[in-house]
Amino acid sequence: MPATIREVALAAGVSRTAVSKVLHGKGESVRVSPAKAQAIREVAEKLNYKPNALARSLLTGRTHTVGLLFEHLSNISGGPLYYVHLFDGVASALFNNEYRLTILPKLDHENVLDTLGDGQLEGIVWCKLTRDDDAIQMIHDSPIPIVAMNAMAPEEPSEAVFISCDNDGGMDLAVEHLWDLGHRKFLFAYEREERATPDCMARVEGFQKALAKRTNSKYEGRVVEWDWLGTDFEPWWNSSPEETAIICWTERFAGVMLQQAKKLGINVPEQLSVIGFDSTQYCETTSPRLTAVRQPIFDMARCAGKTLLAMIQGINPPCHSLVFPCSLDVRDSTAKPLKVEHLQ
Amino acid sequence: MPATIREVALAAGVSRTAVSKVLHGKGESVRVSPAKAQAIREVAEKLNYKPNALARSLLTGRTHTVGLLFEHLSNISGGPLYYVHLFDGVASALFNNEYRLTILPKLDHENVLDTLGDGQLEGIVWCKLTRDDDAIQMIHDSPIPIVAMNAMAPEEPSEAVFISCDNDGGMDLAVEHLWDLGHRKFLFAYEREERATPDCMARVEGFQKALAKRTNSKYEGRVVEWDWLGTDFEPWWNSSPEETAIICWTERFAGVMLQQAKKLGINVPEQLSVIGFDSTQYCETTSPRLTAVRQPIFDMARCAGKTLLAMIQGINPPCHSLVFPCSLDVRDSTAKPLKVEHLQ
DNA sequence: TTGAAAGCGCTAACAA
DNA sequence: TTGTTAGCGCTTTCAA
Repeated sequence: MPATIREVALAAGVSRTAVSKVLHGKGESVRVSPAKAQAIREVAEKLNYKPNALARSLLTGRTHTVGLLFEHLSNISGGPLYYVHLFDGVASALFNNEYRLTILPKLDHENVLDTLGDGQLEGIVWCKLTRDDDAIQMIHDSPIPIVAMNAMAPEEPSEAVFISCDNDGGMDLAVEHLWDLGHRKFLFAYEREERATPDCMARVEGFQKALAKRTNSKYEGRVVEWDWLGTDFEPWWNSSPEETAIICWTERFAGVMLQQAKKLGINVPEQLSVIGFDSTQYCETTSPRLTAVRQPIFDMARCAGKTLLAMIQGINPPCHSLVFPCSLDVRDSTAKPLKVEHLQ
Repeated sequence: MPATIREVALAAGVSRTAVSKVLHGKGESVRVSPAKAQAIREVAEKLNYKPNALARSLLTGRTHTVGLLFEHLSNISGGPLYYVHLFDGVASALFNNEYRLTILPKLDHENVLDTLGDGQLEGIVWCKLTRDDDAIQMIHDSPIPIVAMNAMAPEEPSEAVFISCDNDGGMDLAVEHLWDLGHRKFLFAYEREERATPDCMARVEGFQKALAKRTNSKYEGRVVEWDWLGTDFEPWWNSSPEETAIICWTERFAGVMLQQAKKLGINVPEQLSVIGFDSTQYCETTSPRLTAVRQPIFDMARCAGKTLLAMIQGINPPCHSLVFPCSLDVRDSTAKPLKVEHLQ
């Protein structure tokens, strides 16, 4: 175990104060003679002195550590690459500033406030924060600044900063693309388990708005809540649906649909167009390659990190809700529908 | 800011000891009456008391936090998926045990020991630790247990546990595959910047051994050190080399070679076979899909996490060097060579 | 120029 | 059954 400051002081025949001053340059009111300073440095080296960060933090109240919290984090590499880019962006903002990043284990809603208040973290990036009263209360009670990623800002102004992508705009791009190809009947599918996810809700809304806009509110598409294995796909297809295109709430879920289609011998995109949300490398690996909406996750995450750092320094963020625009990556899973109808 | 234990004690009219006992169940010698216990709990709730983890850690010497250190960590999502699987594996071992994972910023060799000794980390997973005397010394001096990932164990027994994949075996699989296809002349390429990486050195050796074994040491292949952009590829190809296959030290570097080949109008695999190391989803995205050696990164990392946890609990690891076997994923970047020679 | 003393918030002997 | 006391290792005011 490394030596303590007391041991160094003892061995060098000086006070702990002097050691602290010489080794860490703190304590402005303390002046130490060059000879003593030199002696202190030598003893510290010989005794293998390492300042204890815990003790220092306890005193100063600063830990140079920021937390990263996921609403669900099971298995990053198996999930959408979303997580990877997210992590990367946050890290890039922090590491340049000598901050550490701590990934927090399971999120027990009971205990979050305990964690936020335990003195270890100076701030937190909270991903996929749900928009319930619970969460709002928690933000209000948090003793440290919070940046929420992929979460909708609440109606009332809140202390936290909310960063998300423009789900409405993204959905509009997806619908526009399909519309231009000639599609008129659309299905939006999401996973039952993800119903309460802010992004999921926002995308459902965006989907409906995008259609309402084009049909004078006459048609808002069909929204379904399927299980994540996609077992609901087959009965839907067998019911001879009028829909000619599916928009899925994530890349990964779209991938499941493509597999279902393949299993049933359905040709994508000839017989059915499929679009996902989150355009990442994964979309290149599906067969056919997946057309998808791209959100700038890395930039969003980097911004989250920088904003949090600023808040920690006591700088008031200029704005409490940041929305990043989306774009569309057209690949091979979308095409003209077989039967082209016209609604109007 | 949350209230302190002293404030709670004061408000409840009891000692701090009693509060600690009731709220955290510590201090066996202390017995508290139900009435007082109830009162303490109420006051704590009302005052919004949160135990300060820093103070507790300072006293107990435990932080429930483990560090993750990368020799080079620039940009995870841009790099090989290696990092993702690694992170995932370590996290899966820790989170089940209520441990936190802290990603450390830049690795300044000067300061590593300071970080290891500052009391914040109970142990560390160190990736791609190089095998120089510096590192060995550092391991020896470390006040906390270390598990080194993708690093070769030093000759002399060391306190740390070393976990790596069987690079020799992996290289042998790659060479065997090409050999069986009829290839007899091979190039092994790695990035200049990665020369000192343990895995890189091990793969070079493995490559040479695999060939020596098949040619009675008459031929050990050609090893080249190219820049990471692959600009050395063109001059090599223009020199009409005898080699008919390239083995690259990573998937990503193999991807660069595929792009170079495409640029020059070379048909892979007809005119040239290419193999990478690390078979991940990335290999599905290249054109053609990349044949690659697979190392079980997730399992290795999970094992690293579990081993570290055991060491922290004072359990002596049964073994100080663990080597995981590799396998080969044959995809579309390898085929019979145009000209089939026979050496023997 | 120097160091004593107080205290960050907590736990655990030890007395009472 | 209770509370007092003595620290964990560090920084910083304040007095000498």
